[in-house]
Amino acid sequence: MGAKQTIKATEAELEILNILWQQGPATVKEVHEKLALTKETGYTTTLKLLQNMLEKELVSRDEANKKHIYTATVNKKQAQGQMMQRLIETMFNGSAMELVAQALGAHKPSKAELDMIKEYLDKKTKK
Amino acid sequence: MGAKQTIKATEAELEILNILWQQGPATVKEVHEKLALTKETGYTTTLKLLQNMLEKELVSRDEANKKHIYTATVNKKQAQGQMMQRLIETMFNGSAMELVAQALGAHKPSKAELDMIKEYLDKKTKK
DNA sequence: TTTCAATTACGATACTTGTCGTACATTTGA
DNA sequence: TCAAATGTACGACAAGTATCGTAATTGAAA
Repeated sequence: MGAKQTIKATEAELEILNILWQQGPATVKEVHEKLALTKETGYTTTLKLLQNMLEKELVSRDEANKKHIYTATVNKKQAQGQMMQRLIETMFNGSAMELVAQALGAHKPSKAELDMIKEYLDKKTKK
Repeated sequence: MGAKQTIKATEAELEILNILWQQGPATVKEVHEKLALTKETGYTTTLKLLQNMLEKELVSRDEANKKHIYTATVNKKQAQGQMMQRLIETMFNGSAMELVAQALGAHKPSKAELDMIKEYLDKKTKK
């Protein structure tokens, strides 16, 4: 799988990818309806966006039927990883530590959440 | 101070902000030189970028002298916080935990780094 | 088969970004 | 004083994005 390419999606495209990641393969109509829940946008706009994304190979589509079915070609984990990496590099001097501190500060995590993170780290460091 | 606005900087603008955050107030020339270390770009491009950023109020400038001096108006911590928040919301289902896990996974932090994080969390949870 | 509703295709437009070339202004040192 | 040198201002342009109107297509109902 040609998974090595750099994922570069715009904000709008990311919204669509999230929908596809969540729902799995979907028609334009389905994507549009989901999108319309949080955003005012026209049907053809969504369609065009999807077509653009096809062009960029962010999605693939099955044209067997009249209703084309779109599928995300990029993997969510992979996309998350790249966004993290980019963010760490450009905003946190390349230090995951700085990012984590900021993440916790910005997000005001619950004690439970903090404990989970600690536990996670324990496992990680012991190994 | 009108710090409540949403910071929305492009990639190139972020690079410049980082320079200003690091160096403090600087002239176009200074910014450009720093920028040129990692990126091939013309002087007027940097100038224009800075002017655009002034327009958007991402920076302010002191025009007292011939060499204008630009200063970041947005705070680094605040910008980091917003980017984190946005990322957590759009890509990590609103969970800081998920992001942290991903960050560490993507970044392959050193043991030292992990220890620092743990120490940080210890302090945080005890308080 | 004809018609209609649902879909996709396509083109136009308005914005934003990043890039520069070139003009204009100001300082300065010969 | 006046020509370089050093800056800033400004307009133009190409690329990419988001948006939408309208045309073309097609499957299915009547």
